[in-house]
Amino acid sequence: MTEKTSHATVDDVAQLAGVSTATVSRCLNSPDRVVAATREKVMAAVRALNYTPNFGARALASKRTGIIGAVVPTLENAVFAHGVDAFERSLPQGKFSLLVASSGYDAAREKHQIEALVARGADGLLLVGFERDPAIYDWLAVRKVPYVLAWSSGDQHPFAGFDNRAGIAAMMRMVLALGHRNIAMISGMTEGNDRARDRLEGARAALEAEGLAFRGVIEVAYGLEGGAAAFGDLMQDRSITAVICGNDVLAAGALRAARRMGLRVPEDVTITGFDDIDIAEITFPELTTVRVPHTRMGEEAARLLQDLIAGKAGGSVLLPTEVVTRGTHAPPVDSVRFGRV
Amino acid sequence: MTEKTSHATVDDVAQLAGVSTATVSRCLNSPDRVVAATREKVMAAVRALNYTPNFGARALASKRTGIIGAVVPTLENAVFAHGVDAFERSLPQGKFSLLVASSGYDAAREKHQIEALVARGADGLLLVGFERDPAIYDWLAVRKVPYVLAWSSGDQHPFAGFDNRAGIAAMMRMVLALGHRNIAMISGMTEGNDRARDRLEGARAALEAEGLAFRGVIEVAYGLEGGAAAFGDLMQDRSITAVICGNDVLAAGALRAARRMGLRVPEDVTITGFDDIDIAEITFPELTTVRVPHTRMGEEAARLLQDLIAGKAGGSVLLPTEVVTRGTHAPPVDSVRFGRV
DNA sequence: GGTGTCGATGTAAGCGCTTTCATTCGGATC
DNA sequence: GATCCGAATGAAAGCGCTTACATCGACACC
Repeated sequence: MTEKTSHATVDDVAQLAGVSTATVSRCLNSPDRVVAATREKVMAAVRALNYTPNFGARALASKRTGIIGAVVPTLENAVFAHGVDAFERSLPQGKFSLLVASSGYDAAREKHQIEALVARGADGLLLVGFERDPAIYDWLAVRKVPYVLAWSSGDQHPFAGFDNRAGIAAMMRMVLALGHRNIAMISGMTEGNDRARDRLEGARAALEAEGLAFRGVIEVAYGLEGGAAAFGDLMQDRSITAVICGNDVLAAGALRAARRMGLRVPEDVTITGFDDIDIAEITFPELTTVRVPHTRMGEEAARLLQDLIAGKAGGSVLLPTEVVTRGTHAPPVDSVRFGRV
Repeated sequence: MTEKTSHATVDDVAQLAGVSTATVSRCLNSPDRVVAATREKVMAAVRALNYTPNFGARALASKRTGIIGAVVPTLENAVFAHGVDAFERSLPQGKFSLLVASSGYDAAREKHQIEALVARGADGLLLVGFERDPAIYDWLAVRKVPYVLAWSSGDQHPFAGFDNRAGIAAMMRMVLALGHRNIAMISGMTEGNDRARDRLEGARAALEAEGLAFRGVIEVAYGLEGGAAAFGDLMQDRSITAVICGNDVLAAGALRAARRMGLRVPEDVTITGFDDIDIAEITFPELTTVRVPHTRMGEEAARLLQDLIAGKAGGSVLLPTEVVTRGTHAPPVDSVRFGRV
């Protein structure tokens, strides 16, 4: 109901400054098209009246809102919190604002939110990953709403992301090089989640390239508890010497479970993560993981999306990932015992 | 520039349905004021034309946007990420969307962002803490923009928060009860941050109630590195047996520093946190900290703000905090050695 | 001095929706 | 059967801004 008290309008400003509303509008939107003397008169009037343009009117007349929407699965994962934060910080102050929605990894909810953001006048969208109902892409195309996908890479759509398959494959090769042969994976839920699927498949491909297969794969919802529970299940099979995790949170959960089970890491079992978020340096031992430039990605996504909104044909950005070796990996016990390294 | 292709408008829908634009508008906004038969005709037309109301026009005509703004210091701290996430999830789908900005703990930046959000038509605001330029509060009052403050408590403004002083005082008393007498604190920067200041002062008050004083207080920017560096400095004074940290991230940093310095926790030194975010269970040993119901706070803030926007006089919500004892506290070595407990 | 040009500013027509007020119409009441 | 009432709907007036187009001068050029 919020009925505002009668605010100053362009007309008030125009009158006080002794110019037309058009000039006031120009002062605010393209100051260089107005002569300095006039501009100052107008700005003085703006200040005197404490004038702020009415958002709705501006949006209606200009067909632009300066609002950019982002839909992420959750802000609870530092990966998205940091990425969104960097994205937001990269948006020019005052020119754009960020409308954020979190979908909870629910495709239907994500669709609603995309529609809601566009309905709220979003000039552009930041989305996570490629996989979603094609109808959404069609709809965005019809509505001519530009978008950038992040945290993945592909060739169908503009993106600022990285190669999940390659990233985890590098990690798998490192683990294989240590001598591990009995390897399992704790993956995020792959349904509707191309990041999780790419990581699982990337790891599997690297494994099969050596003629090996997983000794176990468990899909769980991302989270400390999920990682811990899955690790417990996997460790039923005591021949497993390495557990590749789909992200750092799962790995941290696995690590906690290992500690509580009395397993030593990395002596008894190697555990690896993915993302390299803060917690990777907090665990004990510190986590061996795959570094993803989340902050840089947020920045690049912001730049790309602004280009698209401005009508420029921006190119997608593929960022590099890197294996970060800390303290949770070691040769398998068997290798040590039998001198197989 | 995003020039949309000519979309269907109310007029198109009205014409197709054979009713007036007023009726179409009513169908969409207060369906019960329209007879069922008419409503269905209209809805059919809406679907047939794939109609979506124009956001700007709606905002202009109704003086409401359905946008709620939130300004937090950073999303990089899980505390805010979780709170905002919960807040967003508690907003009725489709009725409100959340516009997020992060200020980086910078007061001037926060002011800009508040203005930007209001300029973008925010119907209400979620802000962190009480301390800010009074002019901002005046301005919000003039603009009649309702707001809710979180992560703090007070009596000047509507809030959904908790008592930082009481929370940390409880922790301090627990540490004192263990026998510690040489206590130091790693605090966040207190300038312009009432949460940090309340925690520092709450801890100090509890300490002085026992006739004691801090053996050291260091203010650092929140962050793992800050906590680690401050801990190193503090440990120059080897008589210190307990370090109270202003939040979990600082505590995790301190813990990491302790480990790298070869100090055992909690045998050699007690370290406590504040917030009880995920990382508190990931550190080794797991962190003794003060639990704050961040998720619940986000929910309550959403409820309260909606009441205020609806013109109802919502009451502030003070949530309880609780000391969570895990593995980073123990009696001081001296006490053990000299049997002083 | 007349003409053309160009930059600065003014005029006024919407943008698409909500909402007030008026109108209509089908009963209920006496 | 006349009167009144209320619910459902329509007509039309804005909401406050942007922008295409018109206008106005000043100045350069011939």
